[in-house]
Amino acid sequence: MRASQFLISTLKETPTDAEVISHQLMLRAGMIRKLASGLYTWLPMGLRTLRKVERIVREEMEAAGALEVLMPAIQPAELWQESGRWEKYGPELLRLKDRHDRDFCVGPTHEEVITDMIRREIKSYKQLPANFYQIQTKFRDEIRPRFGVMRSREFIMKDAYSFHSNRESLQETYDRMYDAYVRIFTRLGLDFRPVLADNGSIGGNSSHEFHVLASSGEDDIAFSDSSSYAANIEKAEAVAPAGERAAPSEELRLVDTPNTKTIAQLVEQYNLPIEKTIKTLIVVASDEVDADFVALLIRGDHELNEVKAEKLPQVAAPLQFATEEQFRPIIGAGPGSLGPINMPIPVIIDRTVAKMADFGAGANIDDKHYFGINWERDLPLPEVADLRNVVAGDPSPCGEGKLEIKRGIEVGHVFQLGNSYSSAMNATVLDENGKAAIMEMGCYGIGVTRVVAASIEQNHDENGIIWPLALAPFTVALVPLNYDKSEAVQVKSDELYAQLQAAGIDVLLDDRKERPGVKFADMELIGVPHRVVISERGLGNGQLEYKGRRDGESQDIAVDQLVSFLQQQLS
RNA sequence: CGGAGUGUAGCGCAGUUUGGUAGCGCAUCUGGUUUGGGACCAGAGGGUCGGGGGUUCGAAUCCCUCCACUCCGACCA
Repeated sequence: MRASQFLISTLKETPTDAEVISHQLMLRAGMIRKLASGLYTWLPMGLRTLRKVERIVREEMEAAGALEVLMPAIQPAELWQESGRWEKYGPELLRLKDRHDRDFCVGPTHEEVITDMIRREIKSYKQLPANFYQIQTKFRDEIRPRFGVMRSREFIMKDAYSFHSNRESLQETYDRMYDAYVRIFTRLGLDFRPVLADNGSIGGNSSHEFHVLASSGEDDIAFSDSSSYAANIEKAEAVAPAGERAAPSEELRLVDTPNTKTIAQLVEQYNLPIEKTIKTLIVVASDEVDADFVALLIRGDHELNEVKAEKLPQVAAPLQFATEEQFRPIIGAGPGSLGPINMPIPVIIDRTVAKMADFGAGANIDDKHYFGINWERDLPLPEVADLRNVVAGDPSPCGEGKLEIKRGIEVGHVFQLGNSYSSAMNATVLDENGKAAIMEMGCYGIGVTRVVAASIEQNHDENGIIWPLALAPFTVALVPLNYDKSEAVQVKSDELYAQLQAAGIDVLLDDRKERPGVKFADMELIGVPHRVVISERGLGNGQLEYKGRRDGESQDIAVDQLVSFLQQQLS
């Protein structure tokens, strides 16, 4: 490509509304432009990279045995009503009506459509397992789009869906897709980790997310410092502290604690270590409990894990905190004065709380706390469960090492759906006995547009993007100096350009009438991995100047060795 | 949806307090000089100051209202 025939829309200044580095650089390098909140146009420069991601994804999907399809972005409401998600999905689902007043939505995902397709096309267990994928535009009406294409409303996703006659077959395909994802993200040059993920309300056996490690990530990932264990913090198990609970050493006492509504105030005003305090959260109970509410207790410095809480049989899903108006008539006290003693509703305590001794908590009387509380002396030990988010330094649930917590960008997710969609939508095949059998399903997503941003988060410096070879919009920049003035430079540049093109190299010839500094700065900003400078001075000695994007210094290369030199660099 | 903030040329901003002919830098166009790290000189084009309404002789500036965008929070198969 000749730069004079391409669109190089670089910006010197950073637009103010771009917060993270990938968003800033994608705008400055002229890869994307915002059309509206969460909606972006991909300019030619950005699209070249996007296509390279897609190509790698396609190659690995095909290699893993998946077949490409293309489903509509607009989907009829009937399918979503059948699966139950028309009601369940909130405002994130963009709904619309056609001219006949029929309901549709813009697809945020395609389980319903693919399940409908499969139940029509696949009749026999002999046709299973089957695996289909597409690379397609999705829309999720995010409350708060941000970080450019990292969390946009419209985005491109590769989504694959597999169908099976039994769990073993599902596991096999799941494993194959897991391996394909490892290959894809490796080829994309990303520093990534597969992590255990929550299965959500769908259930199913197994789920892994693939996270790119970056400080700008929106998910917390817990890692063991001495094993390969990694899990989303939503999923990471908080194990009980080692050892036995300490014996009581304090008397139970009821203390007046006016103006003490928060843990921080309790710690400050009564000189109580935060590890000796307890937070009491009141949530709506499920039908399984003979009460309207349930009290959840965690240590004062810990955070409730809402995913874990929601999974407790006693707790209503989705998780709902009770309001003071709701629970005051029952408990007789407001928030800030709640605790386990004389609690009239079921109490569930975190594993850590179960090991605490001589601790303080609300008395269920306004402006009063009990201090020196001890389980099994002052009150029976309630039901114990894992309720909290893990924190750095917790023992790893795998039994080896301690946990550290890092931020991750979720770029992929593999998920065993089981039969939740296929049973709701009656997707069956005839089994060996000629009887209808519900299929097992798996789904597998990759955020294609997000991958581009994630790569930049990991590969940049003060001058711009540093693309890995696999993603670079151009792999070699030919930068002639005085292309329009020097015939020798022009002739040799055109000749090298033709040679590199013939060798199948993605080369950008910067034939613009710009000063050298402008060209150097632009090529670095857009992140071309290899740069070759052609100058009159160098040609006089039969030399070109080569510099890798990460190199500190350039090196001279003989003109007639350039092609073979670059081929070596690119292999 | 709650809280905070911002809307002035393609981009980055000043001007708003105290009403009086809309500015600066970058970018763009023309001419010239330059040519190894975002050049210099001279000139030019480009704005319904987010929209609407009001106050006023006069509104970017004061008042009302609507909209868009950004940040924090809640939400998120």
